[in-house]
Amino acid sequence: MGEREPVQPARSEYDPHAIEDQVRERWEAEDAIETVRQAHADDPPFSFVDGPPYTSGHIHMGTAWNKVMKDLLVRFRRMEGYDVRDQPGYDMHGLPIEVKVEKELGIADKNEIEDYGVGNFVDKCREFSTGFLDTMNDEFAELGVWLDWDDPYRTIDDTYMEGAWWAIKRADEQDLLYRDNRGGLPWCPRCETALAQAEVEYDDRVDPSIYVRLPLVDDDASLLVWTTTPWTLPANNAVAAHPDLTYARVLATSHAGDTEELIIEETCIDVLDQVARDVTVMEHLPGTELEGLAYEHPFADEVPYHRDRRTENEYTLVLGDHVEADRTGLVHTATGHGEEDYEIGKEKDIPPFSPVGADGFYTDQAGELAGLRVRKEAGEDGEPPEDHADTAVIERLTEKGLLFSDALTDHSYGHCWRCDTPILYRTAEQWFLAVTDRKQEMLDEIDRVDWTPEWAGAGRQRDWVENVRDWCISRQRYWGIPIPIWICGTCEHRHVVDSHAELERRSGQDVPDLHRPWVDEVTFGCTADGCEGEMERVVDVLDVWFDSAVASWASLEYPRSDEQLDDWFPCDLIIEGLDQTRGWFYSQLAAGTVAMGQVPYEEVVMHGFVHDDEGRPMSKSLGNIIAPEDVIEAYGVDPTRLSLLEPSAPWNDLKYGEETAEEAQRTLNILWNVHRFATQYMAMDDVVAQSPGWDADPPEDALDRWILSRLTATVEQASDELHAHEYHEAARTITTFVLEDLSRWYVRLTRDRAWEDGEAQTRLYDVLGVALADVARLLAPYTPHVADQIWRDLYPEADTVHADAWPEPDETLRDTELEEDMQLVRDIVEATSKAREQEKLSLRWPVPRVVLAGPKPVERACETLEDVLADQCNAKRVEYAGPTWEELHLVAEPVRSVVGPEFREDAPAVKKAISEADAQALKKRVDAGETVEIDGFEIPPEAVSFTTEVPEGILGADFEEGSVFVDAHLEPEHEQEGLSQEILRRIQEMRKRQDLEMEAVVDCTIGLDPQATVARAWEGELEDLESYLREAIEEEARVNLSFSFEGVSDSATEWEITNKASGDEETIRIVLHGD
RNA sequence: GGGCGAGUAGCUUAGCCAGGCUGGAGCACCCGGCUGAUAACCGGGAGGUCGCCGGUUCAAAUCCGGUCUCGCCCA
Repeated sequence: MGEREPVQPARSEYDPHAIEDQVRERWEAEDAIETVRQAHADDPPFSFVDGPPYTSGHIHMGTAWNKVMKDLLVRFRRMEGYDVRDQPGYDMHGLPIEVKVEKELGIADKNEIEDYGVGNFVDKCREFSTGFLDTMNDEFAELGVWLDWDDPYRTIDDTYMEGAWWAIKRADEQDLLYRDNRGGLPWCPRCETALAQAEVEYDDRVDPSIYVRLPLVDDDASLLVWTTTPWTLPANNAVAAHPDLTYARVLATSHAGDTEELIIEETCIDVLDQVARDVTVMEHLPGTELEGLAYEHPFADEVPYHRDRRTENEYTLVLGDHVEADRTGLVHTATGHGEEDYEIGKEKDIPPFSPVGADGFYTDQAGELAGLRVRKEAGEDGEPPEDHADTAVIERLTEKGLLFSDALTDHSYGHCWRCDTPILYRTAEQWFLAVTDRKQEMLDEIDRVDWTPEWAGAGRQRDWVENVRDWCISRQRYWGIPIPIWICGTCEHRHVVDSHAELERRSGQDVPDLHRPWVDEVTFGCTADGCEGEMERVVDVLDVWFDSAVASWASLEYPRSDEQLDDWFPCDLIIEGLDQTRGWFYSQLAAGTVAMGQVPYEEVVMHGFVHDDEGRPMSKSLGNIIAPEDVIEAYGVDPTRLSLLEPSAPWNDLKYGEETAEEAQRTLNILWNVHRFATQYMAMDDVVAQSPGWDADPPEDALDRWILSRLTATVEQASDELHAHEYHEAARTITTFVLEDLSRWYVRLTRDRAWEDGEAQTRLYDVLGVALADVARLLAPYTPHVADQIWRDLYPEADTVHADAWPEPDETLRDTELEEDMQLVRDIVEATSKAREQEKLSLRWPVPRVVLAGPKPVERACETLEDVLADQCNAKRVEYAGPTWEELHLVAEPVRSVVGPEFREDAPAVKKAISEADAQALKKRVDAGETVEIDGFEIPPEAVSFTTEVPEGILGADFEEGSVFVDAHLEPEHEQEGLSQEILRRIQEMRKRQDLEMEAVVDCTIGLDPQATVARAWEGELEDLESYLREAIEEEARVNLSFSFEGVSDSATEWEITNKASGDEETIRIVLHGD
């Protein structure tokens, strides 16, 4: 800090927008971000990596929450003294963007893209994603998020894409890269590409539910199978049963009236009740006995493929552990159309068969059925459409008498994550990473990572990886990182290229752009020994999940340059939503394990989703979306941020309504009022604020010591909570300090000191300054604008608060005993106002004494903080009476349930006797367990109970640890003081209404009726009254008083005042002669 | 159907892992107060089957089993 400047008065009210605009202008003018970076340039590195959002739309509440948490951590870690990596990132390739661009261009399928020109299409995609990058940059910056918006990592840059190429190369080197003609791949027939499991989303929909009879060869019985995808039946090539289940041969009559002999799992026979009648069990068979039974293919006539049997197990019953006793316990199997089907086919040597093309129509292989539509469109639901293969299949099955039952069912079914088209499973040649080979290593790596909450790792992430399957990394699309695999047309040798440079070197040509279609044209001579062939690139692009998977090194431009890797890899922390268990947490784990031999992050914070105030996901269809910009516009950025961070734990879902921001704004408003109060007076006195942190001995005054102790505790606790990623708890800790301790107690009790010149005032300024400075530092990560403004008002010459250090708790300032005492005092003061309320005896009226009863700690609090107590209770004296107060009247009461049965007709007399007895004496004997004789009655101890009665004129109330008694016997001196306070308060009210300058001294005339009670309070001695009021009021209200007993001008304001001592109402007229 | 989480006042939530005094707050509501921080603020009151059922225990919001609802993920 340079020359120290005096405190600036804060603006008079908390106007978030005005403050935020002002702060931002200053940030820009002085390049505050750079100042902050420089301040920590030599600190130890803290490597944070931003999980890149897709550049396919505007930010929403969820992404806003995500970035605000990240910003919180980045700012906090910096203040703690780290050189924090603050590069944001964007995920800019992939289907999400392709689909949007297709929509923009009015393109419906891949053919139209080819017609439009792949180069043109890719250019449009690039334009689209860079456009949204700019938009999102602005929107994030609008939230006050300080990441390096000028230099985000972009997955579309050469240096970045090389990071992915290199990872594929590393996989190849370890024999983890393979190509497979796999059945049962999730496939989007609209996008015409394979999808990863992670790209399939599930939703409820209505589909056919049919039971089909497959007649056995050389047996009268049929296997009964069930399916919701009739269109897969022409591809059927086996039926599966479980070896350990028991099956039954039954006779059943369908609703159509056909009686059939069926084979079905025995516990599934109930299912037949819904689709058949007259079910008779003929025989039980273990699953193993069914093995090898051959059946007649239902579509052998239509599909020529099925006329020959290629392997022994085709068209027979096979045994598999994946079968469940569900539906019929026999599973229709098409090895080309389902993942489990494919697996069992591989095991039993049944080749995958899939007569379905990339576009979701039957191919010529489907014979008579060729050309029929297999795919359904997004939203198509219920009864299969006329032109759909399901309709044709059901028709033909009916004709053949094989359809046993036909209905619809509601079930969850996968669809494409981007275009909502229901997926289908088909066979296609794809590239895979054999990550299952590395499963154990990945599980071990999960254990090394520090997960918040713990179950994010030990529960969810572990579960996901336990079920991991090889990663299908190829996509038949355009806008993505091209797969860096080149294959020789002659010898089929493959070569993985790991950099732009290698490609240019091998091909001997300039490669202007690594994207399709330009890279597709690049060929080079075969790298296999002795082969003269030419190598061409595999036409696919990489799964876009692979793009972000490599972020931890690709964003460092590794391996093209290894300058940054040492400092920043692996990264220390990532913070993402709970959906990333299957997404970025996993993809980084897999890619990192393969390419780097380790998980690329050390610590993970997993956060929830933002839901609406009813706990439902925000969505367009529900119409319940709250846009961050709208909340910001209504309440400001700081309240918006606080409303995201304070209400609930990061790992829980956040129920968000706009009131949340309103509440946050109110909190900040109170903070601002404290700040305004402090700086206003400090500025008036040209005070130069003390440097942050209390560097002297603890102050003498108990209140000062107390607030510094509370401040220290707050710093400690908030720091611990932030380290534990309990952002909500830390926020509450800080705001509670501001509201409860600083505003509602410290300022309330010390306000008067601002008017006193001298030591007390100086100390108030010092303490307030230190407290506010630390609050500014604590809130800086949460509400960066208002925190900085508070800081700058205190230290006009200083750098931004964000360049300053996180406060360090000073243990010598901690005094827990004092904190406990003060808590008691606060409880007592609250109880006192509760007691006063009984008689509407307002706090302005002093009382002669307040008596406290309670255990020892109450006595201690009463002693150490007597002044505070007396002041806040407005009592002339505060007494501690011990555990109980002896002035209370003890009253003996008969216990009716005992006295009644015991004394019968004498009961009324006994009750009377007990009530009128000397309670004190009686209690002693009853406590001793004695039977007492009164008026000739032998009264057992259990017949008597005791209560206390507060004496006349005393107001009692309880607090947690004891009781408080307010003595409301007002003497003339109290009356006089109370009345002058009433008058004083009216004058102040008038000053305010007339908008007088705070320090202006004005004339004031008070009109009194000489016979009125106000005058009588001074026993008619008007001179005493005058001099008393002058003393009590003139200085404090800054007026020159004069009195009139003959009435005052018509401009006088009339006030009704209640004399609490006499109970009389009085009218007082006051004139303030302001200019 | 499976895994992980959540369910506490009208709303948002603390407490649950290490069971124990009348289950704490904030918002909204009702009543009152304060008044040079002031279109703020403070106090009091009312409001709870701790999702539901069962078990363990002297004692359960807390531990155990089951169940329902919601979210995420998987099938």
